[in-house]
Amino acid sequence: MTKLALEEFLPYRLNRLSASVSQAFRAVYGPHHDLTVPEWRVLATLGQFETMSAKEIGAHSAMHKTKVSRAVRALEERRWLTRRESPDDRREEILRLTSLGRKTYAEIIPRALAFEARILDTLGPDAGRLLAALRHLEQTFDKH
Amino acid sequence: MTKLALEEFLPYRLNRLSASVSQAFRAVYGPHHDLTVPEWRVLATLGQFETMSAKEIGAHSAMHKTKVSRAVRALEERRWLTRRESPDDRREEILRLTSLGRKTYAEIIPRALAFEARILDTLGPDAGRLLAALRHLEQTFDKH
DNA sequence: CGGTAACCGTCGATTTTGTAACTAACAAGC
DNA sequence: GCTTGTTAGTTACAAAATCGACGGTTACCG
Repeated sequence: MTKLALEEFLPYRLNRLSASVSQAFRAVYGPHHDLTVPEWRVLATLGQFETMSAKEIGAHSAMHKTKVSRAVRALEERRWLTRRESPDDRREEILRLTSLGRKTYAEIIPRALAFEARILDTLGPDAGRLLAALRHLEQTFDKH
Repeated sequence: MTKLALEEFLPYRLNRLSASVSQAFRAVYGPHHDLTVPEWRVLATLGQFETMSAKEIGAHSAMHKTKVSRAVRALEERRWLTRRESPDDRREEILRLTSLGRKTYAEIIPRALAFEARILDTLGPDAGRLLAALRHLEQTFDKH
């Protein structure tokens, strides 16, 4: 009978690794700023692009629109972002970090980059190959 | 101001990739057998090890014990597994697939292996390096 | 022994997430 | 202009994950 070693099975391993990396990364923004993952992603996306609509944030960060909607509201209530009606299309709202939000972003980013650098360091020369393989896989699966 | 390109950030990329691989893999066991992810994992673990307690399944497949408990009950109701009290320790139950459960397992496994092989094929010669890098990362993060 | 601590598995309650319906706004065809 | 179809974002509801506590059992240690 054919068997499968679950602990060596690629989908399972990716799932597990992604969860533990996320968990470890939480230490970077969790304790100091009390952010959820969706909130962190909205913050990171707006920090990177200055202004964006909720729709665009969802597309770029691969989040469902209700998740974006809730994260945006939470950040708004913390005064980390503001919304303003688009002059072109009054259905959409242009989001932008407040100075408070940018301050938080500026605090987290160096720590996030250090976190990533630490991981890639432990991989040593394999790091580049991992990134290349990731890119390859992303291409394969993003056709959906 | 320091910025971070979220779409190139390792934790985010792992998370995203893991989600789309899981999603694609769902096509292997979802439509034919209507399994949830926890149920699939319990099935796969029992298929691999013949008999196991719920606790052991949780440890091996990295699932919370309540998740295991409910998945086990669901599979039991489908007559895909049976439980029997351990003679050594009456707190724990020894789980085992029924012939019906093994039949399902036998149907899914070849498709799962083919799915994985297809992925590794598209990576070509980089496949081995990806697996090595994964192993390395797992080691780093499984210390928790 | 006897008592306390640790354990396995289950259950109920809370929180998070996804689905689907809805409002308000735009766009295209006639 | 009017009708029909599509879109951005919110809301209501359902499904799922997580957390805390419990009953019943075993292990530990005086």
